[in-house]
Amino acid sequence: MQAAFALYSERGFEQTTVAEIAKRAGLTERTFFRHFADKREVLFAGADALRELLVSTVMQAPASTAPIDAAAAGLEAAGAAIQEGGELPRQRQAIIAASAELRERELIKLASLASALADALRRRGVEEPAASLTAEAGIAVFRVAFERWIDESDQQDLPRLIRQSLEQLKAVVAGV
Amino acid sequence: MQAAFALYSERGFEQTTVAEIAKRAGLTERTFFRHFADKREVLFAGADALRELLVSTVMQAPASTAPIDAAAAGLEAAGAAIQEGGELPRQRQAIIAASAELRERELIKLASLASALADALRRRGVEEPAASLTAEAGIAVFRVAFERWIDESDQQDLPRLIRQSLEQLKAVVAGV
DNA sequence: CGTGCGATGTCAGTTGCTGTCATCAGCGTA
DNA sequence: TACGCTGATGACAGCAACTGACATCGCACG
Repeated sequence: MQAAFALYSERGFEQTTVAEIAKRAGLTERTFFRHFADKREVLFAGADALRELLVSTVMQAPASTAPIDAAAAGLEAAGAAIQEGGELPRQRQAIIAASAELRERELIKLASLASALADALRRRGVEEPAASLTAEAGIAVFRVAFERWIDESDQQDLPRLIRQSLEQLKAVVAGV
Repeated sequence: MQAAFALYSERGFEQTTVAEIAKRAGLTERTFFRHFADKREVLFAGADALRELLVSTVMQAPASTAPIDAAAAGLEAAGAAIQEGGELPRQRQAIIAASAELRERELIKLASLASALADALRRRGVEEPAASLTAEAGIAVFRVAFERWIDESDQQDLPRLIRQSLEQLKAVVAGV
């Protein structure tokens, strides 16, 4: 992982071969593919943990909490966790932004997050299509907030940006 | 395109090689790659036209129309166009649903649609982050509606499903 | 001191994709 | 009619991502 991150940063994702990563890590190419399904997956190793955090936070919200607010609570928890990573998430995002292939992979990870979120909401008793719509809207909020967080030079608080984005979504959807 | 559709349907996307497609079409593999950037792109050839329709419909909405309703108008137009395709969109979607690689590609096409939509809204004078949020929410509505349209055995009207999904999003975001 | 077992190395092979050069058909022009 | 241009295609070599199969090795456990 360290070797891959370093090389992707130095010369870009498409320009680095798996052979180079393996060599830098002192391993074989074959061994790389035993740990990561493909060349991109290295950058998304922590995605599962994030999804579990999201889901468990949603499930722990009081039963009286509205679906959209339960979703928001989960997303804020995920945002807080990301923020713990220091400069690494920003470096990671810079690598991803530079490659169309990696952006594709990121989108499917976000979609998987959305479906896990919809699932959690359904287990809270939310019906379809409300569960899916809430989940998709939640991920949209997260995405916009995250992008702002990345772009902000001043170190804004990510959970706070998520809350702000949700408020703006409420206004915008209401037809303002 | 016809050869690719047929083979993807018959034996699945991953199981068909470009050489087979080329042979079926009476062409060379090299020629295939001159027309399509990669093996997946065959299935997304019409995406540009759809985006143009979306954007132009959004831009043509009266200036007094709220951003979310302008977006909805564009999405309904796109939905109507898709519906014109008869059984082809359903066949296409069956192929895509069966392959993780293709789902990735579909997501990035939807993301590109979202960014084009946000762009159109900004040109209508909508500020950030409202434009991005409206666009993302609009695409979420579209996605949920489209999925329902695919699943429905009774031939539901896609633009109508989009309108319904938007109404449900409004309710859900308001905290119901 | 064996004996499994999980992680790694080795090697050969397939497939997606690209660069390069040759060929060929149509089409306008001297 | 002959010439030259252009755009589409074929032919071929090559790289890199991945995969399957088998061998090896270190290490815990009995």
